[in-house]
Amino acid sequence: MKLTHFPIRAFRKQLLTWYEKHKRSLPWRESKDPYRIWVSEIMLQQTQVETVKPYFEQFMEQFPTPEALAEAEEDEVMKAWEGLGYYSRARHLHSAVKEVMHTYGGEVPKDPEDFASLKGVGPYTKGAVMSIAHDREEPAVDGNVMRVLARVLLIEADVGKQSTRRQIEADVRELMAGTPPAEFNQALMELGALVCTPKNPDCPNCPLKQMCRAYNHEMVDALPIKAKKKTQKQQTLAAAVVENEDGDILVEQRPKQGLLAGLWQFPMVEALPASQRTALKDYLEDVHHVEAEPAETGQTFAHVFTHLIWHIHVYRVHVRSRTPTRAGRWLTRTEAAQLAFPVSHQKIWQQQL
DNA sequence: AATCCGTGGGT
DNA sequence: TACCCAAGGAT
Repeated sequence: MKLTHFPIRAFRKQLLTWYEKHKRSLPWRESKDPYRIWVSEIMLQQTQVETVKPYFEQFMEQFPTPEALAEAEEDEVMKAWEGLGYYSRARHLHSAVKEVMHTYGGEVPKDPEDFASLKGVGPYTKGAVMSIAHDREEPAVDGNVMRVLARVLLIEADVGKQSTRRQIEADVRELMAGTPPAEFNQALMELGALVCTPKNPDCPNCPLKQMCRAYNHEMVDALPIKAKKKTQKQQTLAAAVVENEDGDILVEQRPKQGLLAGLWQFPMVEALPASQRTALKDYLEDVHHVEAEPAETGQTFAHVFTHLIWHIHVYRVHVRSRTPTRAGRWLTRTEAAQLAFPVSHQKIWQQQL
């Protein structure tokens, strides 16, 4: 469906003029280095600008070039990502940069399809990096863009569906034709972030209000349309803070795939409160060869994920020395500082140690 | 297509 | 408080 009866030229002019005047100064806007743009776009996935800023600054200092990141150990990369969430982003970025080093000679590909073939690069990131770093005329449709266009074009389809995103990509292609791609895409996102916000949009000061179909039909608050999310599953877990006489702490690494992939944690099992002490004792014996009696601390922590809620009960275990462990590792505090932990475990660490 | 994957901020 | 939602991608 092509855009009909819509003032495309006025849209372009209003949007770009507004952006020139109102665009924010952001760390990843200081250069057009494709690597910097790429890292920023991965960090910005489902993550707010203010949250990303300090992580981006530190990450670029630690891994200033594709070479530096490619040569880093995975533990270092995960540690730099600690607290940002969606950890497969870091693992995929690390893998993709290695791919760039040995397949593309260290140059971030300029061809959109080549770039999109890299791990962790989907339709949005492809368009964002290709347009911002290489001035390619590619749409970059994120949540902001879908919201802005759902309103301006009065799109009533569920923006959670892939078909809707593809339709909006087609609309963006038509709207951006002949404009500077880097400016156009960022302008659309910036407008969504600063003016056309999810709640309380600032329509009176919007450069697109004359042509905004939702504004003119008083439907701004009703758009975009999104299907409701289902409620989160709840789980109760028991975590063991196992300490020996030297003050060393036992930790274990989570699987490389799935939830909190590859992060380190206190030995932990899923069990109902009534059976936790026994379950934990058996787990420590079977997996870590630690024989001791877990003691309740009475402390509990909630760890809220998008789709899951953990209720973690904390137990203390004291042992004489480091015993051999199949799946875990004994750490001093200095060693622990080198490894990445989930946020819930950082809290346990602060309370218990 | 629907679900899984983190965490923090805003209302 | 209890949602919503954020510069999404993989499976």
